Order: sequence, then C-alpha cells, then structure tokens
Amino acid sequence: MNYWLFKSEPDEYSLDDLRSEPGHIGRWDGIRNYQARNFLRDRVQQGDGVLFYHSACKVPAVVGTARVVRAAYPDPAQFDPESKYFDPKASPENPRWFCVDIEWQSAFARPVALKEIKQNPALEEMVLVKQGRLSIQPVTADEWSLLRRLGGAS
DNA sequence: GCCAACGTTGGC
DNA sequence: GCCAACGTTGGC
Repeated sequence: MNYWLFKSEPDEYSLDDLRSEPGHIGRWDGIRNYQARNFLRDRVQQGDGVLFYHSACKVPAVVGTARVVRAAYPDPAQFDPESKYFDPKASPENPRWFCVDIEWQSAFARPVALKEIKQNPALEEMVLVKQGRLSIQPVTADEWSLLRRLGGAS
C-alpha cells in the first residue's frame, strides 16, 4: 500500500467533479509528463491512497483524499484525434501514456494550503516542496497521516 | 502571463 | 553523444 499526491487544476477537474462521477469513480487521464507517467505506469497500485491537490488556482492546497481502484491502463485519449490529449506517436500496440481510475474518499474539513505545507518542518521533505512541478508524486505514510490530520479528515 | 525546473527530441 | 530547442507544469 503506497500513498500519492495527485495534482489537478480545479477549473479542469476538481475534487467535487470526482465526487459527482457515477459511483464516485473517475479516470485520471491526460498525464503528459514523463516522470508522472512513470509513477503512474510502474508504481501506482490498486488500493493506494491519494491526496487530492488543487493546483494553478488562487489557493493551491490539498483538499481531500481518494483511493486507486484500477491500476494503470493505456489512456484512451492518446488515440483520439479529436482529443486535446491526442498523441500521433502513440499506438494501441505501443501506448505512450497511461491513466488510472480513482474513487472519491473524503473532502477535508479544511484545505491544507501549499503555503502552510512549506512552513511545516515535518513536511519539508515532501516532493511537493522539493520539486515543484510534478503532477503525480509519492507521499510517505507519515506525510499522509499528518496531512489528513491537518485537514481534519475523520 | 512570466519564467524556472524537468525531461525528451533531434541536428550535427 | 553533446547540447540547444522545445513541451509540460505550476507558483507567483
């Protein structure tokens, strides 16, 4: 069982959007960064915990949690010429990009802002702090527990 | 909207 | 196989 932090722009896909999906399950697609792709493809397992992070917005913050319900499979959008995520170099025989399915789990009583995370000495080793621009990143069990506590998760 | 941090691409 | 150009990400 591993823990992750997934970033999403709330204007594109927010935690509430995930909750609104049928069965509270949504596809985490559109990842087009190689470091993030490699984590998604090689390391993210069914049952893993996900901190849901809102990026590129007024108050970047961890806003809740989700759970991985399906491990990596080829992102269908890469084969769709109509999609903005279309990749002409990808083929079903040789897919380049992957996605997972996640299930909404909880919304924090209080979002934990990036600013607050950066100021907390217990969180200074988070990838979020050390390497800013990575949209899928590993989180330790201690970081997971602390973030949930700070967010007032039950 | 600027630009810094990464990784990939491709000319030579 | 070097390295400049390019694409993506995302805080500010």
